[in-house]
Amino acid sequence: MNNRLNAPAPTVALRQRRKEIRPQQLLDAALELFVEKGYAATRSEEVALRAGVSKGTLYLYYPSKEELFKEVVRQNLSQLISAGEELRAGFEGSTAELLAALLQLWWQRGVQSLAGGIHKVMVAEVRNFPELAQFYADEVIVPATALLTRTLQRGIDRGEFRPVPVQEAAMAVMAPIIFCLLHRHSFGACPVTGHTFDHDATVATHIDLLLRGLLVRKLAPEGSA
Amino acid sequence: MNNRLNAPAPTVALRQRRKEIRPQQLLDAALELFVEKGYAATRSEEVALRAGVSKGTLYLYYPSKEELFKEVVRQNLSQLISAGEELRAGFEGSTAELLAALLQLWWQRGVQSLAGGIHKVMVAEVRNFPELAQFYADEVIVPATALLTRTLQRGIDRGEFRPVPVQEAAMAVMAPIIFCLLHRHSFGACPVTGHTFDHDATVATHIDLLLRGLLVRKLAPEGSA
Amino acid sequence: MNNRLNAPAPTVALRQRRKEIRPQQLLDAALELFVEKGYAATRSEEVALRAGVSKGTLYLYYPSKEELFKEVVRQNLSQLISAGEELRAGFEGSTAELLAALLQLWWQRGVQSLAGGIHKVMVAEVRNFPELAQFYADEVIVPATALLTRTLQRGIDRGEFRPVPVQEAAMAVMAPIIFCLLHRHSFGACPVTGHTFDHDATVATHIDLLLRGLLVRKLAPEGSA
Amino acid sequence: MNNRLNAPAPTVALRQRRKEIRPQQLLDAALELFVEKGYAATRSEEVALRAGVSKGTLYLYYPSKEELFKEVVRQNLSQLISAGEELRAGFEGSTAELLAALLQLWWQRGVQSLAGGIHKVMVAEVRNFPELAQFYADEVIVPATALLTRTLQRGIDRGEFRPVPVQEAAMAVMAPIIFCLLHRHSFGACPVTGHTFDHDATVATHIDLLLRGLLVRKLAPEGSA
DNA sequence: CATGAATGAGACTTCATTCAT
DNA sequence: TATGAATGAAGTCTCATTCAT
Repeated sequence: MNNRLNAPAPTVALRQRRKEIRPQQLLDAALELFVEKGYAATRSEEVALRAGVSKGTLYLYYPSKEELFKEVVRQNLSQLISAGEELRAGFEGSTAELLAALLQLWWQRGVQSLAGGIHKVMVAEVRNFPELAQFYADEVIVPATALLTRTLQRGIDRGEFRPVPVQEAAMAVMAPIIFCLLHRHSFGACPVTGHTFDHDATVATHIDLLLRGLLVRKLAPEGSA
Repeated sequence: MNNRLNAPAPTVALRQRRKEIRPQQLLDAALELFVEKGYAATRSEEVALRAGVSKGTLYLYYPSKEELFKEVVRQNLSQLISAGEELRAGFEGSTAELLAALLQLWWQRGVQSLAGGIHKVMVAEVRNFPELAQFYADEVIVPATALLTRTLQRGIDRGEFRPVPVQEAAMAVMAPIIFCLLHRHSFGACPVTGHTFDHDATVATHIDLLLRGLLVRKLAPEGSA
Repeated sequence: MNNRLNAPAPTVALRQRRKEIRPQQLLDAALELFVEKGYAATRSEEVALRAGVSKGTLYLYYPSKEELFKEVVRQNLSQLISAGEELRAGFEGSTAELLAALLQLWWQRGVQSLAGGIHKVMVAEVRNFPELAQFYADEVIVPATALLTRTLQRGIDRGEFRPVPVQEAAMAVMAPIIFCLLHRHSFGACPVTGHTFDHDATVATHIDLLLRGLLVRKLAPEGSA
Repeated sequence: MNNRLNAPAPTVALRQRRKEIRPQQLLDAALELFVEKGYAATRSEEVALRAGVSKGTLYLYYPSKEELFKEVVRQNLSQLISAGEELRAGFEGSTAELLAALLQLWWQRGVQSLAGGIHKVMVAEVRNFPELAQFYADEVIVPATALLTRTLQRGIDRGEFRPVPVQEAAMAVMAPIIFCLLHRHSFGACPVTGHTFDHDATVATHIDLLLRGLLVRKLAPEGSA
């Protein structure tokens, strides 16, 4: 904050810089630990320690474990939903392409990063924390479902998709992604022999099967491309 | 709770009967609570109370919470896998029918009962309890996966199914069931507005879509039956 | 702790007896510590330890520090108020005698025991614990004030007392008792040189002075008795 | 909060002025908060905030919470005692008038301001802070008691007062004031229904009753003036 | 067999104080 | 001077497990 002495070099903002990056450090640590251990089993102090600060410092930035968790959700999932919505809003190609783009987005930024792991946590503990349940429903589930539903409806309206029930088909489309995501952050993360599978191949297979069932015209037979 | 007053005679028989039914009462209570609250969040005392016995009695039958949980898994899931395996071993119809029978079995006894809820618990907490992880892999995941894989391979071998990668397709086939099961025991059990969907319809839609993509010959168009 | 071996004698109710006296042991310890240190500064664990049990045991009997405190109030002060009210209801002598009996009761059972120390605690912390404030007002202050007010009114109605304002005179009558009580449990309990005074003499003096001012006829001059 | 931009000149004077008024701002804030919440429950940071400075600044002026408290006592109570002592030393009227003047002084500057609230704090927490106890005894209690005792003795020596025990009578004279003061800063400050009383009327009544009992000659009957 | 009182490690959160800027 | 980020001891309450009865 001052540069007396003979140090014109910028020690200037050491504290300042630290203060600015703290929240992100804490959120990163929290994301890791929540995904690894779940909400209840993650100790505040461990989050702090992994972020390189002490217990008390965590509470300087987030007033409670619950608020910390909510912020993790906002930063990781809410943004992902928004990105999907923007994609949809401005999309001009075929609906199959739009659907593929959405799934691609969520696959890469949701499943391949840690973000999706939050969903595992909610699945696990939603019944024990009603307030978090409501928060998550409002912030994530409702918008995501709406986005997918609207996309499928677009495909049907444009004659691209068979007139399937959109609500249920939306779930069917999400299912493989969420299934992989849950696996990746549960059994997939355990050193348990005998149950690993190729997530990419699984989702690819799954989506292929689904699109074959969804499209009005058959997909080109394999190998014909 | 007891009627020891002037009836010393039936005591022996009573005790015997009690001794035999106690474990089942405890397992039932444990299943309910584990599914409702998860493993760590379930209190031993509450299990005992719900079974109508005292805390100490629980420990007379099961030496720890972990062993109690394992027994719940054995009784509910291991048996379900065995039943599926027996079905497959003696099945003589088409593979699509076999697959449908298996999914039907798991749907009814796994998803519509509480048994499947155990899987939610494992997904949630497997990383915190490595010993349970190994146990569950050996007892449930490996056998179930093997069963499905063998079934799909049968379909391919007999020329009924397209030659899809069986490992991944097995996952795709499980996915909708597990997806519904996880939902039913998490968000589906919460009074959270805005996210309910028809599980039966979803799975039906999903399976229909998958089979359309899986079978060599197209399914009959809807309404033609 | 047990006398198995050759002791057919009634070990019968060792646990039972302990269970029955625990609440009183805990309340006694709590009263001591609350009076000594105040509400906020008293640690739950210390209460337990002073009662000869562990931290957890306290919570077996009282669900929170607040409920423990309330129970201490009920047992020590509410009962004291009731006793006063019963005294008044059935009293047949002069009002000066009734007043003296009431003050005597509260002096002995309130100030000379630890019970009155609770009032010090409330004076100190009432503003920090609004819920306790309301509880204490309902349970102690309102009934005690009502009792004194009714007593003074009786004296006035019967022509024994000058027609002073009863509300304020009630306070004046309480004042010396509460004053002593507060002193006894604050400075009086400190090894601070230079500020001790004879509580009995002070209250006697005070009451004498007040009665001289209150009665229609003068008290007999000192020494004339 | 500062206006350092292009006004370097007044900085020196400004700082000087700030430096001089800071302690008073801090003491004022501290008095308010100590009286409101008590010693232990008052957070250093809140004192600083209410004074409009940062936590660190508080520690620039007072090395600890304890020293801050002591300074509050000195500034508010020690001065009040001194004022009373000066009054007594130079007083020439009747002792009843002197006593009335002293009580008036303490009533106005002790009870009607926040200063007296400090006494509530001491009553509450003296046993937890032995060092503060000694400090307060030396600084406040001993001098105040001495002042009153000497005043009463003066009345007796001059034949104005009956020969009551001065030590105890001094307490009796203080009691109503302290009683009101404690009430004002405890229950009186709570939004608790059912226990409010007119402090001025109470003290007036009380003093009147006491003087009737104290004086050699009877006071004129009410209404005779 | 059955009970349930007792234990004590461990979790979240607060706050006086320090010190780099 | 002034700041406020950081610390860590301490306090309330929970719960798996034990063991005397």
